Amino acid sequence: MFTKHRNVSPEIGAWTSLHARMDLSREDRQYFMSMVKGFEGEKHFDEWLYRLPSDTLILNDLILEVNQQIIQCDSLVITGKEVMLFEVKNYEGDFYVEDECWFSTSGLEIRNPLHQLKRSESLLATLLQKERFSFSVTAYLVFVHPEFVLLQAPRDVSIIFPGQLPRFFQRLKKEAKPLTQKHHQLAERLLTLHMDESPYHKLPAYSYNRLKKGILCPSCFAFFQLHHQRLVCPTCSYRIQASTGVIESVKEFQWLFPEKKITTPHIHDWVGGTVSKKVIRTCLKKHFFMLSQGRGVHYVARNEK
DNA sequence: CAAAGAGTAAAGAGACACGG
DNA sequence: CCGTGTCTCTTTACTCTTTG
Repeated sequence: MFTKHRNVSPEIGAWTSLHARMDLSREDRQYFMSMVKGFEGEKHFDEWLYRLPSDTLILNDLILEVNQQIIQCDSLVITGKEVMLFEVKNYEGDFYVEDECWFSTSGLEIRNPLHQLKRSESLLATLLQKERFSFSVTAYLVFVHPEFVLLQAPRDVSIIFPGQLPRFFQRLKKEAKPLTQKHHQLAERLLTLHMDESPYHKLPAYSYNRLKKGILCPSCFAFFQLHHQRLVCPTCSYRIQASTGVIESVKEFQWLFPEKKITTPHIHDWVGGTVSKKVIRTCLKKHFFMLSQGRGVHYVARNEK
């Protein structure tokens, strides 16, 4: 059971938008690509988590703070038997290890993911102790890409390679035990402690005026055109409803310009006039909460009212 | 000099039409 | 039938002017 689902984070959303609407530097592009790749790996891992027995608590993308230190959990799984922390890596190609140092295919040294893992593990254990839960924590480093190879891999039981995933999940299924009230309490407590804002939010410099305006195709990130009251992608022929496109554009607008007010004219400009103000107004009214009346009208997300 | 007032532009509501 | 566009009317905010 997914207690907390994995959503497109505001960070990935903002980056995706910027990538389509402006020219990114080579480093920024690389940073973005690796983030997308990581996200895809996490979604891949979710496919495995889906197959777990229904009385398993799964919390994705948790951000917790312990002693002024941050733990970012890709997946946290609570079964009747154990609490497991998963760090998911979507590395592809041949990597190798030499004296605790990890190197990528190109020979570039990367941060030893085991260090990060052990740190998260002990921080989470501290947190549970602090919150008076007596569960122990096991952390796993999961490699999900089928073409990942780690040469001279350390004999560390916390590493799960792609080929070991079926056996690992089979074991979890076999050893499943029913959850108790305490387990549910832990999940709830972790959810309240979860911080929505990632403290490592990093975006390139951008300004409203220099961004390309329009509605992005979610499939190929070209700009939509309006044909017979539907949005049609000129590149991949993907079609969606105008209202859907507007809502997605407003999301991007919020990610990139949280300080700007959502108004019909603002959004009309943001979508480059692809759809009429009337459509935008109808959409905003339907999906957001309208504040004040007449000229000063602006909209806020329904839960921010 | 400042508060009140007038004028103007912006924004939404509603009625109606049209077309896939 | 639903979603969209057009037109008109109403509400509201902003700005400029007037006046004590």
